[in-house]
Amino acid sequence: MSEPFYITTAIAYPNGKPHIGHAYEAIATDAIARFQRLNGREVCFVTGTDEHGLKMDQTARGLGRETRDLADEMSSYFKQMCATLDISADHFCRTTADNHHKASQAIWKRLEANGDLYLDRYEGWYSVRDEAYYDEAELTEGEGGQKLSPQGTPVEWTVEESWFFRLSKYEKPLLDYYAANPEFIRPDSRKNETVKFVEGGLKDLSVSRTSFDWGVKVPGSENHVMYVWLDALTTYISAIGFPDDTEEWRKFWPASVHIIGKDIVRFHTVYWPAFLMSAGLPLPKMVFGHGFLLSRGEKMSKSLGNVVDPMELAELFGVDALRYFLLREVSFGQDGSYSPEAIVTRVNADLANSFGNLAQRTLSLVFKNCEGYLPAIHGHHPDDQALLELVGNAVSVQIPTHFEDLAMSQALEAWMQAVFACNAYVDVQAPWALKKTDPERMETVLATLFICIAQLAIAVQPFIPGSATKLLDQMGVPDDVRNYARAGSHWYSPLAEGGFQIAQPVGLFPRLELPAEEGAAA
RNA sequence: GGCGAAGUAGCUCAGCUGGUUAGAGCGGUGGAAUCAUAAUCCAUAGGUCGGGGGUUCAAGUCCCUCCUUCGCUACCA
Repeated sequence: MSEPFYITTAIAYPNGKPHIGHAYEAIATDAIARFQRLNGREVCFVTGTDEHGLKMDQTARGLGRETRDLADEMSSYFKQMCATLDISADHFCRTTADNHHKASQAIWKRLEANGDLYLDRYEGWYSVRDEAYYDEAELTEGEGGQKLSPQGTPVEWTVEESWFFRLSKYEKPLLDYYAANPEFIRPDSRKNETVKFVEGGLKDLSVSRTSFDWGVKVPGSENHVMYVWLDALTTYISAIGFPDDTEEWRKFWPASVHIIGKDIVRFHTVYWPAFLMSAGLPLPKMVFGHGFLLSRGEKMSKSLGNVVDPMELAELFGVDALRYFLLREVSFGQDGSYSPEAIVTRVNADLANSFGNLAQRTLSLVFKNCEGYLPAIHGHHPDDQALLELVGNAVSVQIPTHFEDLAMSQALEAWMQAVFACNAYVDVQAPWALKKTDPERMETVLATLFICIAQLAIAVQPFIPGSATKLLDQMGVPDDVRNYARAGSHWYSPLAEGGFQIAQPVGLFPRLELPAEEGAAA
């Protein structure tokens, strides 16, 4: 029996609508989850929203709304995004849910029972206007020696009662864990940062707040709410049942991998494992920090006006086109650049021209020259064998290997190489010419192509599930062979002999056009 | 300042533990073909692998230094 696979996205903070970064993370995580399912693993895929904390409260107040009400609305946008983008999450979790509060308090009690929590005072330079503490080093001096925050607001020395977590105690255990588990933090650059950070010494962490109440109440200290990260990270275990000893919990914890953005690596590779160690729970096997998407090489920000709405892109170019572009063009773990031109170019070249056209030209020949019946195979030619071998290797060796390494763009590169080989084969064999000279040979060629295209469609399912399924449906490929283990099995002849007939093929990957310019950039 | 990452063909990037003529896609150029979504296939385009120095029989691939860009340097998420 294969090992269960538990994967999560970060739990998004919904103080705004989802942006392209959220979509990217969800899509990448979804592709991995889908791959593992097709790879025969039992998968649990969790995503959701982290709705507590000061910012949500502030945002709501700024809008004159109930915080809970705003959270409901914002969270719904994230859920909607998942539906639109074909994200196959098993659970969409909200930190405001009752079971999550219960889980957060349970883990709190474990930390407390382990002697890692103590009540003290948090002191620092506090800006009332920003509602945030700042480090001495961040401050600037204004007129008359007034200390100012980086935002230019006045700060004053403030003392607040707070619970502290003995993070310092875990410095050594964490470093030992990193050393013993080299795959725990990926990519390596993130691991280096984390190790250096921890080696630099860990201070105890303030894990409760009294300045607002939008959060999980601290057990026994009702005027405190838990530090949002402690609460948010707990989602990864509350999602599958913790603190109850459920079947899902037993099966899926520890997580196989948390997929997160590079900006929150520390929370996942220092705080989270420390909390878990303290709670006596196993640690996730891997934390992967992906890169950011840049708009034409520049950071996206509201002030630059280059923030991209993923829903708009999906609508404009199609869900699968967007998914394909992001997974193909961006090397997972590194920053990537986005632009409408790049999407159009990439998707047209790979999906429309190469793969889509390959399927279309082949299926059209079968439809016209064989009346839609799947042609028989009349003996093996070395060229056929070579192509089948090449495609088979890409589908059952290269793509899975790259996926296991979370190298999705490389998996797609291998996939494209196989697509190129098929198009080259079509041109060399020229089945349209064989129709008159050697009809049997034509049938063998078309059958070979049919098999290859089906395998390629099976392999690409994690990336473009909607289109791949449509194509496989058109081709009559049985459900039980639509996975990596059985893609290369003997299904073609039974399907052909069963009298399956394809309909007039319908193109699945229309060529995209660049949308007309809408207003000049400022 | 400290630590780290990166700088490879016009563009976007591959190049693992050093080893035959430095690779791919897109774009460009020249052919072929016409089944197909004017899609495809073949050939090709002569990049001092950021600058300099060093180690080695041999370096894009290791070491030093300089330049440029970027990330991290804790309690806003």
